Amino acid sequence: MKTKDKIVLTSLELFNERGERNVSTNHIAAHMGMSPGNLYYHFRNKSDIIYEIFKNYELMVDTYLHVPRDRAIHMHDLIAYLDAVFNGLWAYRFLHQDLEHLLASDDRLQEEYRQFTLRCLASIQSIISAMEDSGIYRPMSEQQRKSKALNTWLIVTNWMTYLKTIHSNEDEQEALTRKSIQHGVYLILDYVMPYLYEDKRELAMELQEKYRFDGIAPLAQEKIAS
Amino acid sequence: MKTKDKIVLTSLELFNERGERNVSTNHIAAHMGMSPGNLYYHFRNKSDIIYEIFKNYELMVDTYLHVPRDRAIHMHDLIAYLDAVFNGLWAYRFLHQDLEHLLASDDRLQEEYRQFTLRCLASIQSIISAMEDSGIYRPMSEQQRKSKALNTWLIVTNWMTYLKTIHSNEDEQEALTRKSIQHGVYLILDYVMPYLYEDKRELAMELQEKYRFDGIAPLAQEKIAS
DNA sequence: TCCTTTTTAGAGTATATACTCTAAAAAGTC
DNA sequence: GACTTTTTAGAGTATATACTCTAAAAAGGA
Repeated sequence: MKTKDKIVLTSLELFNERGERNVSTNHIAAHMGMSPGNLYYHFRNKSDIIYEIFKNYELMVDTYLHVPRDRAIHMHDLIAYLDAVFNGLWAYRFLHQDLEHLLASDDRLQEEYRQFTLRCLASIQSIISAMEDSGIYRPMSEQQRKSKALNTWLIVTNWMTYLKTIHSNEDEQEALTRKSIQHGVYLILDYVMPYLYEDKRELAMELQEKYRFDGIAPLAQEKIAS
Repeated sequence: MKTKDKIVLTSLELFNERGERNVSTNHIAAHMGMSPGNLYYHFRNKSDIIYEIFKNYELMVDTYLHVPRDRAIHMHDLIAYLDAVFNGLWAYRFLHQDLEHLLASDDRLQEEYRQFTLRCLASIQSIISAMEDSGIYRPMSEQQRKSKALNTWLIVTNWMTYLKTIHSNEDEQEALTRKSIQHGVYLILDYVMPYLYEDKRELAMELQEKYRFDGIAPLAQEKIAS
């Protein structure tokens, strides 16, 4: 793997772990056992590293956030979207920690993130539309679709942040999140429920149950379930 | 007014304007025409200033987020809550910009913010409950109320952040926000709509219309309206 | 092998930040 | 008016950060 890509990967890892603010370019270099000079040979500045990470993130999201072309959309697709989105958010969680600052210090990122958001909102609206067409969602107005897309976006992009503010740092991070990320899916399904046709609700609620996470220890929960 | 309070106010102002990360204690002192030494006579460190600001915020929210005791709750109460909440978020908007970092650097704040959140979620649940009792919301399960409260919280606390990421900095801040904050109310009303009894929907939609903001220039919008 | 280009190390720099220390001024008290 | 306490100024410090510069090593090509 190229050094440049390694820098991007290491930076992402450190940013996620400690927060972008607490990770200096010197840290990144040290962590890779390389000199700062070398790092700056590959990237003009810290912002450029972040920009590169964003482009990866953007590419990932743009890849999976599409309505299937060759077949009707299904409830399971919704779950698949949500799973993918939440995992993506987790994998790039530092991005949303202080997005405003990142955007403020890089005009290019600011504009491209803006476009990215608008594109995502449009995609969500298309997905809603497709769900209407396939008889899962009840029909709604353009304006309602817009609001639904935006509300969904707000819930989704804030879920990770919420978790990190509410859970004391004692909880081991990895154990905490893998499970509790799932609850995000649960919440969105709850949000979506009233817009489903009655005959789809039962399936939806069944699927939803699998994603509930009450914050009790995962093991205990599994015991109860079995 | 006491110097200590003035420091808190000035800090809040600067934090909101430029972001906490970009405002040093030296900046605050300079902006007040006082020496850094003096500032540190009143506060042991920057975290303590932030903590003090948080306590003000907390007090404010705790004051207005209550179910009325002497009468039944009304649709208009919901609007009043939302108005208050969004204005509060605007007035302390720096707090949510990089909350995670603020919490990570102050254990006391971390724990108290956690408690604050849980208290708010409980309050929202109480409000939902009261709305059920007064025949506005349809009855729902405890679990559903929980999800609704959490989703509402996620939308509300992320709305300001969203606005700041999507609007290019060209838009003048003040004009932008006063109007677009309102759209947050619109969104929550959209979220809430399906849970209302049919006979309340018309009123709700009427109220909601007043809060719509499409992002077109406020003046143009007012022209169309008149 | 000689030459060119790419990659690397590592020392160094300018600047900012959070915070300290000492002594003087101001305010309050009797 | 003597005193004690509170508030203030302002110079200073240790540390970190983003980033630069030069020269050497490594890689690649003919």
